[in-house]
Amino acid sequence: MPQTEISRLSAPTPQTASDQIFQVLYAAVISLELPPGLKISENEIAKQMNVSRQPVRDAFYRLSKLGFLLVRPQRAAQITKISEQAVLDAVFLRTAIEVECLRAAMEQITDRDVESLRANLAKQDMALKDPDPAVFHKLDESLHEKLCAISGHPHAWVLIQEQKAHMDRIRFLTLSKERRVSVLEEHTNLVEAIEKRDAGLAQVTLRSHLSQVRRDLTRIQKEFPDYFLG
Amino acid sequence: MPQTEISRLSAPTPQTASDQIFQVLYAAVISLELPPGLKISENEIAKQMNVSRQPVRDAFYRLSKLGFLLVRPQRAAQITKISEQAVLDAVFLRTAIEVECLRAAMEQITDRDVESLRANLAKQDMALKDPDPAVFHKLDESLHEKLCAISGHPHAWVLIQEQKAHMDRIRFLTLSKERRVSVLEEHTNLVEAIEKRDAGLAQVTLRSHLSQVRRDLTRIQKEFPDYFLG
DNA sequence: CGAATCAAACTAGTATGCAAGTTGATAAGT
DNA sequence: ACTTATCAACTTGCATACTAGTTTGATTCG
Repeated sequence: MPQTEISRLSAPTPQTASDQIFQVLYAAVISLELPPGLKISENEIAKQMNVSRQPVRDAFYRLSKLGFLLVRPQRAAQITKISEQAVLDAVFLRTAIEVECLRAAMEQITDRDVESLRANLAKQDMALKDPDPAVFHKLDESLHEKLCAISGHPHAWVLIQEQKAHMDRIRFLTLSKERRVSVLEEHTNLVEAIEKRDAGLAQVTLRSHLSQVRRDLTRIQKEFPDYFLG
Repeated sequence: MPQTEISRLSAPTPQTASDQIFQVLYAAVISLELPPGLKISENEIAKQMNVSRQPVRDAFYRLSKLGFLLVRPQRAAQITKISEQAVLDAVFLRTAIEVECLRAAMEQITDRDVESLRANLAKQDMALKDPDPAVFHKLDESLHEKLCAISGHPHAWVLIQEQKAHMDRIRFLTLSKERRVSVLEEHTNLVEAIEKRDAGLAQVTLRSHLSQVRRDLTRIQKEFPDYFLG
């Protein structure tokens, strides 16, 4: 998930130290390895990563602009607590973008595209048996990305990913086999609606799928109150 | 237009030198005062602004992440040329978000809200007489922002603004009294559809309004080829 | 024993210097 | 005249030092 920012315009530029640090920190925040509320300092990370403060500072800045790190002058930077509002906002925006992609996709989707979606579903079914949840997750992402590609708006995936990131910390708290099974079910329903060329049904199914996080949110918020704002 | 980035989570933090430089540069890029393709260096700006390279460097970095500055190691930073694709992408994304806001707004809009939209239109009509185009532009933005607020998703405005920025350089090349008149017309049609509680018509009207940039794009691209990529 | 005080240890913002690489003009060679 | 080689003047990435402000915890006073 490194390319979360709007770098589609910038030509291939070498991987800087700042980039690497950003990626490491980003992954750590999303996976809750760095728990919400934790205070970290540029110096501290710099020592751990064996670089100077400068590239760490750059990475901190990027994280702060994504909303995952609160950095204020002369104060320790702090992993942002999960904001219920921010999650709901992310769901709304992701839905807005992805529904529009679906809408565009339905107007031009080919049998070949549907086949490709079905192939992904088959892989997801296989992945259910894999003990590593990441395998399924990758395919999950891939399906949604494929939808953007089919719509002719692959760039939309960048923004969707950005919003998705705000939902991911919740997802990491709801990891379970049962959840993956029901996600696959929802994916299957979506692809079937698309296959039937039923744009209305497809849209309703997609909206419902993306709204699932909302239902999780309340439960998780009670279960891990320390991770949340307020 | 300073708050273009995702800083909704960060608490009120003092204005740093880096912030100020960013704002100045951002405005200059959007208004084409710094034309696409121009090469600028950290040192150069630092001298002009009478600060060290560090805050300039931070500002450069922010601009690059927004897609307005191409910065590569050991090479002069360059104001990005306008990419036709990037503009089309921005139109698509802005439309996606704003249509979803409209959709949500139509489900709960009150007479008072409509009144507030109408009041804005009246001000726009007055602003047509103002020699300064910025007055009209402010009200234009305000109308769209109000729509987000009514929908209960004020945060969406942040993302819309971000996408809008990619369309603004085009807008600055199409500034004219006639254009403002027709924009007001489109705004009026939109508000009237909303007032009639005709969600379908309102959506079509909004889509058409936002698509206007597409029509300008081809013309402008021929008129100012130097500003464009390729 | 609790509350106020103050200093030491932190924090990030900024300034500056060096290193590594690009660029463009000039000079040399054909 | 044209190509090629060279080199000086740039560029940004990173390291380090310094500044100003916050935090924290021990100490002192009530």
